[in-house]
Amino acid sequence: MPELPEVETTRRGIEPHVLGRCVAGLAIRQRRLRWPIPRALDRALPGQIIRNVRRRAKYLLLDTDAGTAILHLGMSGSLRIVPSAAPAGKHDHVDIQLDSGQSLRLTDPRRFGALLWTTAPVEQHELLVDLGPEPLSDNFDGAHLFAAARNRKLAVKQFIMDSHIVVGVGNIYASEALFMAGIHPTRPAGRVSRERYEALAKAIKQVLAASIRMGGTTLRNFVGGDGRPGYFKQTLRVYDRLGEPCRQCGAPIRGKRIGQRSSFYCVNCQR
DNA sequence: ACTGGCTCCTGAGGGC
DNA sequence: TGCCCTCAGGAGCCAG
Repeated sequence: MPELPEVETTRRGIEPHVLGRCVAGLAIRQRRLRWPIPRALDRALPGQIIRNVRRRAKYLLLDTDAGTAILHLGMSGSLRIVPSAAPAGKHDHVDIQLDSGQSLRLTDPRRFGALLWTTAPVEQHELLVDLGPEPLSDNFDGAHLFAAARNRKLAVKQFIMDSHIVVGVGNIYASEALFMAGIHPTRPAGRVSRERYEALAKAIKQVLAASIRMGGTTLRNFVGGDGRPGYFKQTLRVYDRLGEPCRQCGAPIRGKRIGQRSSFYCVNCQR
């Protein structure tokens, strides 16, 4: 499942093939993703030069002079560079054909992803305008979390997964970061101290940065289709380790559904 | 203003 | 071997 590190790895992977290239055409085989791909994209994108390949939260942004294409990989989406003549598989919904003879191909079996188009400054797009800070930026720290958590009663795990608070903390990394910070996932967000939010912010940065560093491995397996990156197998502390011994204290890792999401934690190490 | 629940979709995995 | 059922999951949306 593409979390922020996978999206960033995808961005870095496609950038050299896409940046500065002209869009020669589009092949849209399935328009119905999370939202229908707008017809405006078909009209506007061909002929445009890709000026930037950016990421905001888990959105990939392709800037052109005419507007910006907004891509989201949902939970099963992937982007690859393929020869434009490569035959399309069942879930290869979109090819953005480039003047290099290659195409940027969007594959997404579950179709939770999106491909949108905006002519306004993309930061003002309704999907982006209310997003919280990037977790790896200096705008994100413990003070920010602490301030945002005042009077909030929901579980701290759901709190840090809310993209209005901080972007890019998906289900796996939320469990991992809370373990690293020693915070129990169901603790009300407003009942976590400033000091512990400092530790949590550091843990979030640490786990995301480490994952980006191993992004190559993650992406290969991810694209390979098993959805279980090699990186995770090596280094996951609690996620998907139900009943296995805590790496810190040996107690069996517990599992619980929090806000319709599977969550994992150690009762000894997290309070 | 918050919060919890629903929704989209399909492949994987379990039970028999 | 194969069929059927259930479930996961990002994140917008809506009702209470």
